[in-house]
Order: sequence, then structure tokens, then C-alpha cells
Amino acid sequence: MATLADVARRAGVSPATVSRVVSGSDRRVTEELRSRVLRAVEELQYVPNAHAQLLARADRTAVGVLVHDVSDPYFAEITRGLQRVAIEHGRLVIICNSYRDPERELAYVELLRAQQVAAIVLAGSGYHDAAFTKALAGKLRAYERSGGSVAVIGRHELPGHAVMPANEAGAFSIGDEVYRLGHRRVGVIAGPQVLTTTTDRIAGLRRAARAHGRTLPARRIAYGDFGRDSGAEATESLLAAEPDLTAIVALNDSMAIGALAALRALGRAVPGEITVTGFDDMPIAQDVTPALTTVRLPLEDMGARAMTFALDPRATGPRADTIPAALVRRASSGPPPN
Amino acid sequence: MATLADVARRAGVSPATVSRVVSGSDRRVTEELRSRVLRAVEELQYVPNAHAQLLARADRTAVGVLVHDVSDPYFAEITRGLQRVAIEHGRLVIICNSYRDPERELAYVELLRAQQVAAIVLAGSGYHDAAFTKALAGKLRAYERSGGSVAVIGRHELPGHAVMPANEAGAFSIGDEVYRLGHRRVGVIAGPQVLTTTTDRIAGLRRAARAHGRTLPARRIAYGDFGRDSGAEATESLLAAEPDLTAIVALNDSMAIGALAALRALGRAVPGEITVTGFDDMPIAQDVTPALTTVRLPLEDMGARAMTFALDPRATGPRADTIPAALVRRASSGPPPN
DNA sequence: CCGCCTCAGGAATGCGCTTTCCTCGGATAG
DNA sequence: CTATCCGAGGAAAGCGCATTCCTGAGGCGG
Repeated sequence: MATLADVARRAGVSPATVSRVVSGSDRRVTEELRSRVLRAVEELQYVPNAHAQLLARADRTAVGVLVHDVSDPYFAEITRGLQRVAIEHGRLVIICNSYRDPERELAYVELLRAQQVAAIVLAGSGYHDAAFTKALAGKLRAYERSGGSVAVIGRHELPGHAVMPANEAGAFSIGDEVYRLGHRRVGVIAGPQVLTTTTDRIAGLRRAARAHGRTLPARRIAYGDFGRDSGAEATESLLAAEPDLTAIVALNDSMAIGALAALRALGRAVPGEITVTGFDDMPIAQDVTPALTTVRLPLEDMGARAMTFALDPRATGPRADTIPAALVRRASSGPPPN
Repeated sequence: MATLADVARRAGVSPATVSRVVSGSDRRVTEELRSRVLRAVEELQYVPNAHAQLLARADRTAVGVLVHDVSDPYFAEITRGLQRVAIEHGRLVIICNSYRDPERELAYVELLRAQQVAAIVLAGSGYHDAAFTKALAGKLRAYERSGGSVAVIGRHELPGHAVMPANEAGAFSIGDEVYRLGHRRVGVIAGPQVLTTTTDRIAGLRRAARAHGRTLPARRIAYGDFGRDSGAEATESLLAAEPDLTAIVALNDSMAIGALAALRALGRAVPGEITVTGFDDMPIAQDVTPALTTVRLPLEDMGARAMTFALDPRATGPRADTIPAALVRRASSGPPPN
């Protein structure tokens, strides 16, 4: 790997001159020397060592993004928004996947700090785990004290700027819709129980139930991992225990799609015999059959906002946005059969 | 930001000792000093500067991944495989999105080199652009000469290890299937014309046509951007020009899903009146209605292979794998109406 | 014609860390 | 009791670059 010194030697100038030419300093360099340097750079295919540069001038330019899994459409959308804003600011984005492992999440925050990123954006649900949350919050605060900026999406328990999807309210609106349609026996297929997203959404559902004079018994909640296949499994187990459910409320679209598949395999008509609803309104929600009734979260926009917060230099105290969730009625919901 | 020197001062030891404790050197340090150092690290929330470490010990640990767009399911799947292997090797992955902009692709390769990554994996179609290809190949070769390892997925024109999906053969098999079903008027909705993936797949289709004594006229090919919406648009324009097409062959699943949506809006039954096929077999292909007949590419596995190649230390010459594509018959295809 | 100012180029320092090399005290052997 | 060895801790060099400071040459005014 060619170094700046190599270039200097080849061009017959001092390292200082090469540095000035290569990294566009405002110091003037004669055209003669400049072209000699440029030629040497070309011949050597020289690329400055970013780490050395960073060490020497200490300007933090990269930003870190920590999500559960980019290949999950939910995070893919958020990441798209995150990236767009980062690119507009000329920032390099380092994406890390925790795969919902708290340990790994902690490790990645350290790693991102070590990489001297200017900002860290944490996207994805928090955990019901006080010790872990405290440890993570501590690390994040230390990072902030050292000049870093942090933004979180959907995690109220952490320091930094926050973009909060209205999980509880969104779940309320979909629960309200289902009860209003006349459903009485409603099953819920949920994500991991340790995630705050899961419990927040269930809380919204419970509030809707109460508003309609009903309750949501624990036996009608099946927990999965937010994945499509676990949605199918959860649906099967719920139906095995209570075949006469008239609605399945999924806590995200992937699980709802799994539910649709399970129901199709079982030969149960949707929404004729049973209603299915999702959450998030991923792009694919409108292309499955029947098209999913769900709650829309502007995922890309949420990502963009979070990155905007994180990159905002004049951050006077932590900012917070609550993102409203809008009910989207499509073909997968209807009144219960009589 | 606390530095190693700060820790040394606080613990009352030399920087060398701190370094030995913190980065787990094999040099022995007395328990007494070790615990003092650890305490200081804790109190100061010290995290070593990764750039300084990298500069000092020059071991490259991160790897770079350059894709068109992680939020595209195609790349999301590939990336998942890439990441899995990278994690197994204890590597940090830096993901960059070129958004199909050749300029940006070039810039990111430089950036990745500057970051001193141990390997660069390029995933996604190549371009029909000789000047660009030459420039990119040159940069990649320079990177290889300086000790970097490169692997590409689906880009024959570049140096390095290669994982090649059987685009031509896969397209042949789906074309063969469609002609075998008896279709005579077949429309194709394709990705950008400048991408080799597009032309390779069309070539396979053409070969299938020839094998059945048919041809694939240019007017029956509509180009889009591989996105869902452009699939819908392409379908509409194809059908507007030739309403009596009996099959739409999409060059990827996203466009096929768009076609399905357009056809539904047009009230044309699939596959009763018109057959639709996809390509890639993304997870969602089985959940749309009707389930997509498509060609299966083991995307995650391809990613895993590419990363394995890239990280293989004993790389004796470039390795190459061709990934077979398997026809998957589902509900969206059938014989043409008589 | 001389002194001063301007400006381009180079020498040198430091960023935060690892690692080699040196030092010094204690332990061991003679 | 002294010579030698061993091992733990510290001093210092160096990784590749940016940047400050210094130097020397040319241009200007007096």
C-alpha cells in the first residue's frame, strides 16, 4: 500500500506538499509541483489512509447505525431514510446488525465509539431488561459526554434524540377497528415478549378492548419472533386452542403475512371467516391477497428524521418526535361471520 | 474522549502497561496493576481509538460490502449471508449503497480502500459501460496488489473471486417453461438496459425462444428499474400496445409483483387469462396471490460464499462459483387461454 | 541599492496506540 | 556472598497523515 511518503519521494517533493495537494488544503502549491504530485498519485494508485487522516485531524465524519437486521423490511425502510440524509450530509454510514442480541448491541456501541463515529443511531425496539438497559444507557451517555451525538428510533428508555412511533396509539386504532367491526373473539400474534415494541402494542390493544367493554386474555396472545414463519406458527397454535376466533391481530406485517399463509393452508377464508390485520404497512402489505388492513408507519421518514436529529449541530437538548400511526383499511378485515 | 494516556495517568502506570491490559497482549502484568488499570478504564469509560490501533498495528479487520441498495430484498438476502460469515470470522462489516450510480460505486471503492478494509465484496449487476468498467477494474486490481481481497457477486467483468448466478440458464429455464406451456405472445418486463443482469437474462429468454422456434421481438420488451412500481408500469405499456399477450415474464420478482398488481387493476385473471413469472424467488414470492412461478436463486447462500472467498487467506488464484438457478412452479403460470 | 514583506516549500511535531528495547529489582545458582 | 538470569514495568520509536512553524527566495518601496 503506497503511502504519502512514497508519493512525495516519487514526485520529488516533501510530504507536506503532497498532503496539501491531495487533501485539498487552502495553502497554495505551484502548478508545476501540483501536477507532479498528481501524476505520482495516479501512477502509485495512492489512496490516503483514512485512519491516519482521522488520527491527524480528528474530524469525525462517519456515522454508525445499529439495527436489529437490515434485511428485515422494517429496518430496510428505516435504513433507507437514514442513508438518504447521511448522504446529503456527505457522511459515510456504518451499518451494524445486532440480530436482537443485547450483548452484541453493547459490543457494537463500543465498536462504533472506537471507530470515532460522529453519531450513533439506534433503531429498533428496546428490551425489558433493566440491567442491560442501564449498561447501554451508560455507554451512550459516556459517548455523548465525549462529544458524540445519539438518536434512537422507538426506544424511549435511552438518552439522545428520539423518534417514537406511536405504537400504543396505533395498536389502539387497529384494535378499535376490529372491535368496532363486531369481533368478540380476537387472537393476537405478537413479537418477542422482551421487546418494548411488543408490549407497547399489546397495551394499545388492551386499551381498545377496554373501550369496547372487552378484555384481551393472555391465552389469546401467541408470541413469535416478528418473522413471517413464526406468524404462521402462532396462528396455527392459536387456532388449535380456540378454533372459533374471528380475528387475528398481528403485531407486524410479516407475521400477518404468515397468518394469511397459515389460514390459506387451513382453508379459512379471509376476511369471510376470519379477519387478519398487520402493523407497519410495509410496501408488500398491499400486494398480498387479500391486501392487508394495517397501521401505517412512515418508516423511511422516521429514519430520515432520526438522522437529521443526529447530525444537527445546534442540538440544544434532546429533541423528540412522536410519529403518528394511521389506520389503513384494506381487504383483509371485515365483520365476523354470523 | 479519554485516551490511553489519561488512563495511565489515573492508574499511575505507564501507557505501555495500559495498552497491554486493555488490548489483551500476551505480556504478563501483575494482578495489582491490572486491576488498577481496569478500574481507571471503568471510571473513565475508556474505549481505545480504533483508528490509532489500526494505524499502530496495521491489521485489517473490517470488510467492505458494496451493493446497489440494502433495502432491496434481493440485496437484503445477499447481505444477510455476507454478514453471517463475516460475523463468524469476527469481522466488522461496512455496508455501502451505490444506488446504481457508477460514480458513487467508484467513490465507495476508494473510500473502502481508505478505510483499510481487508476485503471488498461487490454485489449486484455490472454495467454496460466500458470506460467505467475499466476504471473500476483498475482500482480493484490496485487494491488487490496492495494486499486486499475482492469478491464479486454477479459481475463477470471484474477481478477477484466470483460468485455467478446462472442468469442466462435460469432465464432459459423459465422461458422454456413458458413456451412449453404453449404461450406464443410473450412480453418481457426487464430491468435497466445498461445492467448485465438484464441482458444476460434476456439472452437466456431468447435462447429458449429459439429452441421453440420462436423469436423475442424488441417491441415486446419493456425496460424498468427492477422496482415494483416500474413493473406495473411496464406491464401497462406492454398491454396497451399488445393487448393479446398471454404471458408476462418479469426479470425479477419485484417487477412481477408489480405486474400482478397492474393485472388485478385491469381485471385480467392470472393465470387464467395471462401468465406471470418472476425471477430470484424472494421470500415474498410465495405469499402473493397467485404465488409466483419463478426461478430460485439461493441469495443468502451466494452472499455467504462470496464472503467466504473474500476472507479465505489461502487464496491461490481467483476462485469462481456458478450458482445454478432452479425453476419453481407455483400458481401464477399456466397454459394460455384458447 | 538595501531592507522588509510576502509567499511557497520543507522540517518537525503530534494525533493515540502498539511494540520493541531497555532497565532494574529480585530470585537463583555457584 | 556474589554473579547471572529472569521477568515485569517503563521509555521510546514508529504507524501515516495534517499542520504549524521556519526558511529562503523573490518582489516591493524607499
